[in-house]
Amino acid sequence: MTLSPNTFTGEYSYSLDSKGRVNIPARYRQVLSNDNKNTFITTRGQDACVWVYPMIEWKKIESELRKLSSVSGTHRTFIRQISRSASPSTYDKQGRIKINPSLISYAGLEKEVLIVGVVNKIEIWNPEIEAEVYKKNMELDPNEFNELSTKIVI
Amino acid sequence: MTLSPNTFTGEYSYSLDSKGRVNIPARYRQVLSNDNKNTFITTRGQDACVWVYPMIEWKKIESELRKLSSVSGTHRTFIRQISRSASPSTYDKQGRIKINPSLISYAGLEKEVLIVGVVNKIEIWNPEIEAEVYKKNMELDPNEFNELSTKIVI
DNA sequence: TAAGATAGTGGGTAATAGTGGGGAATTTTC
DNA sequence: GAAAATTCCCCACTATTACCCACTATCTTA
Repeated sequence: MTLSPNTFTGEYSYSLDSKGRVNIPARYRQVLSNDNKNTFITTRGQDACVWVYPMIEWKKIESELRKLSSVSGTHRTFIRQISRSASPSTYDKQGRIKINPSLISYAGLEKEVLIVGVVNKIEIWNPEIEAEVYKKNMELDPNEFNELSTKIVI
Repeated sequence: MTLSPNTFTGEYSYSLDSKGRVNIPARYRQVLSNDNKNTFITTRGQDACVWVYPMIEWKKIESELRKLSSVSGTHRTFIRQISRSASPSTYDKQGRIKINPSLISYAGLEKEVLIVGVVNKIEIWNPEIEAEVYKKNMELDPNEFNELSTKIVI
């Protein structure tokens, strides 16, 4: 049942409680490597969701940011946007992390949340918003999407 | 009597029990290489069925997904759609894996299921749906079959 | 063909996971 | 410096899961 460390797949329907806490699915906690010290970094997603990185994955991104200084302006802006709203959160005995009020409002989160493992990070969505975003993206890029699937899925 | 490792052929009629479990045919378990640690990844098939990958086959897909950049909106959507439906399942002492409720409903599975070995992965079908899809494909794509015959000799 | 071994199915139970909330400790604000 | 607010840690309840055992069917072998 153990996949690669710090790799997340599958989706879960969980709840955000009145104190702004969400549970990180047990499956995800189990694949966390020890050097993460039970800590995640929460930040704004590019889409209307919260991105949750294991601490050491986040550190890789920070070092990418330093390298990118002379490369692409788009990349710099992209990473700076994510970086400025990043904050660490260690999960409690029940496996819950705290989500900042500003992130909750950015992602439009209410009680019911959709947690999606997207390989190197975790996304937290308002399920209604996710459905809309999915629909919109599929309308825009069906060709590129198909091309990717013939290349990658075996 | 041993075929290539992690290669599945033949079809079987098995049952999905009330707890959402299906048995993986003993023949298939016997050809699994040890590095899979008795674990499969279940995910949505391109057709209305469940795809079951040996863990190490899935890791190939996972590493391809890791190469895609989250700067691109299409890539983000693609990663999300592939990853969200994938979840690992280690078979129990009786050789059964658990199928998620969402996959069961996606593939329209009921009690009787058809298990088909398609070389590098296993498909789980509602036998009625499979029969329909088979019929439809044969009617629609005779040309593609001809084209395929020039590529692969069987 | 009888008997043992292997494979498939069903279900009970202990352990784990998810949720809600109380209260001490800490920080913030006036 | 006191009151208010927030954070953190803990406990308790419920639902779900994973593990184990048992029964039956099928296959294998002598």
